[in-house]
Amino acid sequence: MTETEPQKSGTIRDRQYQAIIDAAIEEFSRHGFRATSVQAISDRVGTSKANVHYYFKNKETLYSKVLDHIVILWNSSFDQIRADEEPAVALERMIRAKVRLSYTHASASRLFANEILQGAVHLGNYLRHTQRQWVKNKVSIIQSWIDSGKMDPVDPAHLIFLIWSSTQHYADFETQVLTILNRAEYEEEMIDAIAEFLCQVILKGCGLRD
Amino acid sequence: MTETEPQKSGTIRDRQYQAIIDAAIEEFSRHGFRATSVQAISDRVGTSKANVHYYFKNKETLYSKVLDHIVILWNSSFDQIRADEEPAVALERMIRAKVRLSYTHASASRLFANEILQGAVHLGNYLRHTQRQWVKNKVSIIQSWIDSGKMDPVDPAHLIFLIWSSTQHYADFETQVLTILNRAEYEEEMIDAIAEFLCQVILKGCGLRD
DNA sequence: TACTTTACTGTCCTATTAGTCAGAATTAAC
DNA sequence: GTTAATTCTGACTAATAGGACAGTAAAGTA
Repeated sequence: MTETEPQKSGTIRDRQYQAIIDAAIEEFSRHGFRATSVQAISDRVGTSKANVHYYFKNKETLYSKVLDHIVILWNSSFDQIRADEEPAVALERMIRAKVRLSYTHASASRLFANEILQGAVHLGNYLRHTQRQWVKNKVSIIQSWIDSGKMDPVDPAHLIFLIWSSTQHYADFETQVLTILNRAEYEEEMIDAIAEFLCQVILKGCGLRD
Repeated sequence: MTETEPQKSGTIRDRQYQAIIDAAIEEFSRHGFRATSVQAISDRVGTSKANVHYYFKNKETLYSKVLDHIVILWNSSFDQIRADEEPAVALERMIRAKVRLSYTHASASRLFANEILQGAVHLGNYLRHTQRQWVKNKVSIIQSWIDSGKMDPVDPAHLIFLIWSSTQHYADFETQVLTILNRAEYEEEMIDAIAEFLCQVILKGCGLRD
């Protein structure tokens, strides 16, 4: 399942650093910052607690690096939509990309959710600058589509929130979804069906399908 | 004698019991089970830690009672939709009720989210029985609307998840939403606008509006 | 080989935690 | 009033936490 192929080619430092980050994502994503112990992370890596402190000065630093890691992943995956595209095409690509991201990086999504839930104390700057700017940019593109009559007049910011929430839900609330549907885990076809469903309802809801 | 449900009799017991539950909701909702200290809860109430243990045997018991409390609130608020209603009317009522609930009981929503995020260890039974049954019931109602051609053929379970996720988002990700929109807190008009937006997109997305 | 740098560990220290308990303060009952 | 029950507290314990550090083991380099 986990295809994170530990690169044998990298230096010891590189490999261990990455192994600790990966383990930390898993632990932090399930328990949040405070409730995660450095011991649990080192156990997961298979090393000593002191060795984690050799790579990361303290728990706070490790957590910050993990968040950086996730933010970079997020930013590089967040599809760039352009005003000269057809809204149906651009939005569908955005929805499908986010559904896939929630599937392939569920732990990262949960960690992000955990951080926001707890007040986003470590992500305040990111939200206030990078993400606010990203949204502002997308809002103006969507608004231009509305102004040119290509789609229904819907609040662009809330449309973005709708896409975020509905897609992330399958990662963050995985336990609830799977339990209610009586499934052990997601399968490829189910992910495709979710993407298809969300595209259908959201696009039509914006006047982009019949 | 020790640690019982609040009886209708003792006023002191009732008041304190409720005060502890309320404080616990706030603390648990922000930090989750493990990272919340009994001390923090007693501080919030304005009493001693030992007194919290006088009312609740241990942290686990308190957390369970808090979850019971929230589940009861949830169940009593979950709108009952009926097959003989018009789908547009029933779904709109459901969306608006959930948006309001996320606004009036944001902490409870966040606590619930925290619990699911961390694997729903304390809510397994509730999800497996009560909530699965609730969804099953609603799914069959929605399916009957689809079969009689009253709405588009969309997956009923995913439609429920869509309504849940998009409405809860404003409580659970409050920090993110407010930061991006550069607002200090929600206002009534904004809540109305959110409900209006979600009704517009989701209902139209199901073929229930033009 | 000998030497240097990097990677790692066991042990110790201090702070915080959940939970216990004997008894004090308060309230209710008579 | 006196007594009994309830409510509450400070002091304690044992477990776990983050983190410091001296020193060991392994890798790299000459």
